[in-house]
Amino acid sequence: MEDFKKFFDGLTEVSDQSWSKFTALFKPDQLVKGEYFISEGQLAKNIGFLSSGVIRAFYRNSEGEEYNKHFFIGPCFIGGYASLITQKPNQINQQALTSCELLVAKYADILSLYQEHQDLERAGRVLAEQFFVQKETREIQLVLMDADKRYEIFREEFPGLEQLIPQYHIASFLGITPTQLSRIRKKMSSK
Amino acid sequence: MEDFKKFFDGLTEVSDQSWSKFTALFKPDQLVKGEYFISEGQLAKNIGFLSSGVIRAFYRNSEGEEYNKHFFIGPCFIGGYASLITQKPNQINQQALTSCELLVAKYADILSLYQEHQDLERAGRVLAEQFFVQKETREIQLVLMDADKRYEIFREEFPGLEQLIPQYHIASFLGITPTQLSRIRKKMSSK
DNA sequence: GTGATTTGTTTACATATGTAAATGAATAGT
DNA sequence: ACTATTCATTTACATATGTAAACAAATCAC
Repeated sequence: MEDFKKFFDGLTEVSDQSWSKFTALFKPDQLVKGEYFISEGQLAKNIGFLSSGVIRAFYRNSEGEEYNKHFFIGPCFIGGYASLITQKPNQINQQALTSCELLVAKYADILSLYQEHQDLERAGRVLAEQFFVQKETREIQLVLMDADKRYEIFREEFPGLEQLIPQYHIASFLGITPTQLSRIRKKMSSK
Repeated sequence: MEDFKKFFDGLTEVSDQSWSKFTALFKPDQLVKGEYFISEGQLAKNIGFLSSGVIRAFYRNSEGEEYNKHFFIGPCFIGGYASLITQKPNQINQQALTSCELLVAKYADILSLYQEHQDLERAGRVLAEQFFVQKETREIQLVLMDADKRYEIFREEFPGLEQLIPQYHIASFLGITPTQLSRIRKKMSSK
């Protein structure tokens, strides 16, 4: 809970009263390795705060092949944000790669808190803006850089994660096959 | 200005008083074909509402090659949103592909209006959320679909635009070369 | 500890797409 | 109207990356 407060304070200032009402909405929860927080096709209802553990977010194409698009490493928020906003089914899955500690709240409850507390609504705005910036950063990487470079950045952005999860998840995140990642690794280690 | 109001009402409800304060911040402006609204390396200061015209948003890689990432077709907001949020220089350029009619406001002025008017802050939150969803939609297209499919979607999403701008801008948006786009077009027309 | 499963690497091959250059068509400028 | 540019298509070729399969290494289950 201290991590939660610290993370939140990084967004914007919130009064003690708002904060206590806000945190009251969150209940502790766990995920075991392999368990899903959200699944495609379902309507997202909850937002989660990941205290510890690793979660992968991924899409599936029409052939059922999976494409990782993000790794969440606590502390951070998780959830089917696009689905929460649009009230359309998730297109994305979020699955625990390790056991995870969470705090979970109903998004609808948070929305109604926004009505009474402008400082929370501001936090919500700032959070949405941060998500936007994250996405743009990722977009730039996908469009402008080749897989070698993206691999380099992945290792900086998620230090240690490489040791924690299978290579093929990383390859998928980079948009290449495990074969190709292996080639890249070989090339990089030989210089 | 009526388009502006209509577009804004689509986001969330705003009181007349908030609306008149908000619109007072916007001044009319024009761009001629080829002119830039924002350029990479510069700090974004303004947000624009594009009433009419077409603007392309693009990145440049280290070799100076350009990659289109979006076409704005009024009515919609434009601007270096990530730079406005982070106060870091733009990584993106936005350039008029046709002559454009705009309304332009200082983003800082809008931020301070947020303080006094929660309904405007809410509109800001909703707008940020919409931008996020747009980006996620685009991300899914980039990751999950091949260029053929993206071309198809481009034609649905921006009807008529194909006739208005050079092919190489479209190819760049699709993440392929004009050569490859030409091959795709040939393939599609032959069935 | 031993066998079974999962994961990573390598090979050979196929294929999609980029590059460069030539040609043709369309557009713009004077 | 004529010329010069810009733009789109096509060709030939190079290359990066995917696919499939075999193998090796690591990890897990019992």
